[in-house]
Amino acid sequence: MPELPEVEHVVRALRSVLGERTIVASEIRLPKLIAPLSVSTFNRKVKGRSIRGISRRGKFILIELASHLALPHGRASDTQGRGAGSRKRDDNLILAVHLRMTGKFLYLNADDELPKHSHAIFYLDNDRRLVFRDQRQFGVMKLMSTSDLSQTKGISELAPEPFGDEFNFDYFKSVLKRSQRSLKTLLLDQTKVLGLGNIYAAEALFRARINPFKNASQLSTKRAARLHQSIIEVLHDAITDSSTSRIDLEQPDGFSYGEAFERFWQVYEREGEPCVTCGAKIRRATHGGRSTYWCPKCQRR
DNA sequence: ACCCTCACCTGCACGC
DNA sequence: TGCGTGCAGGTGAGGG
Repeated sequence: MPELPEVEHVVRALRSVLGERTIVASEIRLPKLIAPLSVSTFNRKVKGRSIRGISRRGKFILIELASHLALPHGRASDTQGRGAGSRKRDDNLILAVHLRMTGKFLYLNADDELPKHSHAIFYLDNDRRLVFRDQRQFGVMKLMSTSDLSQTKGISELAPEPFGDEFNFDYFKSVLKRSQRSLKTLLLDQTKVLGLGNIYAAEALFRARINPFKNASQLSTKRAARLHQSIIEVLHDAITDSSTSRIDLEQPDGFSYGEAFERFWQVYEREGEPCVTCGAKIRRATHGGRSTYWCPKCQRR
């Protein structure tokens, strides 16, 4: 489900409730979620750590967990006594979470019923629980020391953040020039362009009035500039759009995407509907195993 | 290095 | 009603 704008809002929602909380204990019901760590190792490493910060890299949610030694002295000395070898003294941990298609975080009271597909439960020091729920079980959690983040496979290869200076036109042009793939496929490659998924890739191409099937290396400079701008804008607008930000960690579904959210989409899931610009019927085709939508008139080849 | 296909899962909407 | 099929917003492994 989530692309960068939704992940950004999950991060903000988590930040608002997890501020200075401490994880008292955790429970993993789906071991592959945290592989290759074992459940017992994961639980042991996480236990007693306070949440120091929550951020985002691409579509990864990064939850920073403070070193045990930062805790009040009673527990700190306990850690030192046994764990000198098994735990790095000075390292904070990062819990990197990818929601993939259906991952969601819930913030529940102690007596709330756990919904189906609750795979990880973090018991907090305010008697509430942070629950990771994921119907399709594609989501992943990687626990690592902070210093390992930049070398972690799946994260180190990510393209620059779309709102940062590094994602400038020169970078984008060089990515286009080297690729023989279609633009639609290229825009979904997180190692080239970060943050788009199937929806916003289609929306960015529509805004730029460029055909999704066009070969990336053959895009004119003028069109490339339009596409570069559209990518940044569509992500920015989706974050700003009130409907995207309607993410409620207390709802069983975590997000309440309603009609308001879908109104943001101009081509996605609008096959047969009139283009908002020219009135032509929006088309859909399967491309690389995924649906893509475009206006045949505004986005000619 | 690049690019493609398939695999990972559950659930839902559809046609028969 | 049930059953089979295709589809779902993401990525990674493994092949060419």
